Amino acid sequence: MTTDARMPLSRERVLLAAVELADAHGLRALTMRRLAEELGAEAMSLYYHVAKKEDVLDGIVDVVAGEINEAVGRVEPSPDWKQSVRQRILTARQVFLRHRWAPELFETRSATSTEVLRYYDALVGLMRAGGFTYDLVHHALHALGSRALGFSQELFDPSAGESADLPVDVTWQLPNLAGMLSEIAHDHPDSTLGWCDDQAEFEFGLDVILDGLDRLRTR
Amino acid sequence: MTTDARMPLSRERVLLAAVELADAHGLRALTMRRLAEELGAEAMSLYYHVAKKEDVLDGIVDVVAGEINEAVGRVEPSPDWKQSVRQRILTARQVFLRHRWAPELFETRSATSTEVLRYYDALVGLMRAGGFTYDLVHHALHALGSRALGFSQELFDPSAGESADLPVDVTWQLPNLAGMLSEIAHDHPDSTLGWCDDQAEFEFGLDVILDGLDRLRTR
DNA sequence: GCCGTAAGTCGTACGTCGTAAGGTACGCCG
DNA sequence: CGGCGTACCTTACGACGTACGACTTACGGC
Repeated sequence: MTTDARMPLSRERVLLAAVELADAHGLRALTMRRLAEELGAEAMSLYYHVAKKEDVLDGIVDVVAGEINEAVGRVEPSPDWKQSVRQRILTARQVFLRHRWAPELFETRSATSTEVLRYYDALVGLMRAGGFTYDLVHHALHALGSRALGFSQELFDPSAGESADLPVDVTWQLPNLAGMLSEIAHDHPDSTLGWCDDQAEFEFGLDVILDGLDRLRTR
Repeated sequence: MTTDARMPLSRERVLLAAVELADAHGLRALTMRRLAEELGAEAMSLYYHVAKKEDVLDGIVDVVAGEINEAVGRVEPSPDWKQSVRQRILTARQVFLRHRWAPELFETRSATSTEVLRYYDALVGLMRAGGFTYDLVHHALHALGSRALGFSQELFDPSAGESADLPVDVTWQLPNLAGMLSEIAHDHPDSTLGWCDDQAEFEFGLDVILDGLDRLRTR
């Protein structure tokens, strides 16, 4: 069904089908049997092209990172390091919006991907050209964390804590959250990403960090 | 073995044993059968006290969040909001250092925990008292992300990219990373957290954000 | 003393998962 | 023609989460 079936398997075809499957039905649905089915093959046939399931997961991280590199390769550079880095990160973010399952995987498996390293290498280059020392670049990457790649895992989701969901007694014991929520409620009716990873919030946090780094750079 | 065996089960005992098991052998080892074994019971007995495995996972998030609240409850407040928040977050971080498996869980299940909400509520209160508008507090929580709770998922792990691991050709194509690594190598021989979540790096990123927020507050 | 009811625990079984082991079909080179 | 590597499949195993029903114990009412 994925691609008309009677084409020979290959590592690449397996990985692309895995990405499609995850896109369509989530990471939980990405099962060796289901993946094989999607390719018109049997589960064990995949193991000729792929070592184990972990290899598939590492592989699709690389595929997504490849998409990212392709996308950021098309952004035109700016003389201002901050503009360059910012634009690059926001472009990378677009790719994650197409693959909502990817953040979860990147959090544990991004170090093994050479595509990810390539992405970081370019980012380091941009910051160096902007006047950063290697040491500050290093700190900067840690400070950015997953934001350097274009996503942030939002632990705090106020929209999940609507007054209706929680027992009222609990809300009563959370006066500050309750106050904040009531004030925000009519400002933010919805968000671009389901789980409260609003584009505006992402850019806000990103800019706080980039501005802070810029100050450290020129100090 | 966990606690002398012949005590009756209870939701609390199950959850505490689950935390111990995860501490000792990781989240992967946290299996209903294994957990029951640790409690001297059979797997199905747990289901009287717990709805399903997801309930166990939600439960241990709450347990850890409870530990955090207990720990931060003992920090003495400061008139300076930044000091208060900073100290609170670093105290919370100590708990995560005892439960290395916890960040992974918090990233997907923290919104359901009332203990987590209690933690956020206090944090919001501190910032309000420090002169933040609710709106800026909201932005701030998003900007901090998981850092508000005391951890950061480090996607970028330079120590994993030692020259030995990668094929030399690849390193050759990553001149900026290679340069940065060689300069950092002799500065940072090791880190406090295994996966490159160095305490110093955490504090660096935290301070960049807190300083940035402080500037927005007074603007 | 008996029984009904509830709480707590356990045994068995089903379906799904990743994957080890070994088999089959086919093309290529001798 | 015979052997051999490549690509795929069949079968099977152990581990997982958990539905279902049976068992044990405690206890209050008659």
